[in-house]
Amino acid sequence: MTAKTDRLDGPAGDVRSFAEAAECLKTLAHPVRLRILQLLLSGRYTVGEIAGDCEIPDNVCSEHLRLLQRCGFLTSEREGRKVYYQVAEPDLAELINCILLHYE
Amino acid sequence: MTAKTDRLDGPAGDVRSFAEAAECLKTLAHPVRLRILQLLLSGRYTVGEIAGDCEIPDNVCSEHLRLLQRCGFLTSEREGRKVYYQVAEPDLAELINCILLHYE
DNA sequence: TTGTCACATCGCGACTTGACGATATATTGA
DNA sequence: TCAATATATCGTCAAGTCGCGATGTGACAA
Repeated sequence: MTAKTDRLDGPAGDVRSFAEAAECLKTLAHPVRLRILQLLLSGRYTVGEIAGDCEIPDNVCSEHLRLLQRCGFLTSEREGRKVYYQVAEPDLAELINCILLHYE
Repeated sequence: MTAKTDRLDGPAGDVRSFAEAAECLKTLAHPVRLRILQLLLSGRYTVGEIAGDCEIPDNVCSEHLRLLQRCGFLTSEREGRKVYYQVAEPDLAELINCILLHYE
């Protein structure tokens, strides 16, 4: 067949998008990170609050948050000693629910 | 698993679902496998056809198909020497499009 | 300043993943 | 039976991921 770049045969984007989509899916593909996103879809929380909810150490939580932020899912704001994380894209709710609805 | 199992606090499934969802997302999180799924959403194809489309060796393709089948995304049927793969769950189209729409 | 809280980063080891070449299996035709 | 085709599996290894403890940084209060 032909080179990947001349094909635009899907209803949902061309082949160049697969690498980027896979990159973000790899970030989503972790039970703790899914839980973090679900929690943050209900409001903004500090690292400590999120770590407590997920029952993991703060530094591990901080690392997960960094990965999620790197993909553009989250933003953070420091307030005094605390750092609040929140969902960056409102569209994310749709995607997360779309995923979790299949595995309840 | 852990003590997490007593929480049922999300609108899209409880905590027990996260591990399973993450497992399947890990399988989705690969550019070639996303391409394979998009292709198979348009019909059924043999291993050789899929490998040609994705520009990968047959054995590598076969391995990707095995992983996708293991997650329940695909089924296969042998016809003579060839093995045809197809999408197992029609709902998958919704999920794949939901994902790719964000990265076009 | 000193200590403490809240968070981030680093380095390490255990583990998993992905691609490859080689080999194995299944089917068909000569 | 033998060879060819189509697919699957195996062993290996480089590369990546995960969680941990230790350390670093920034903010506030005594």
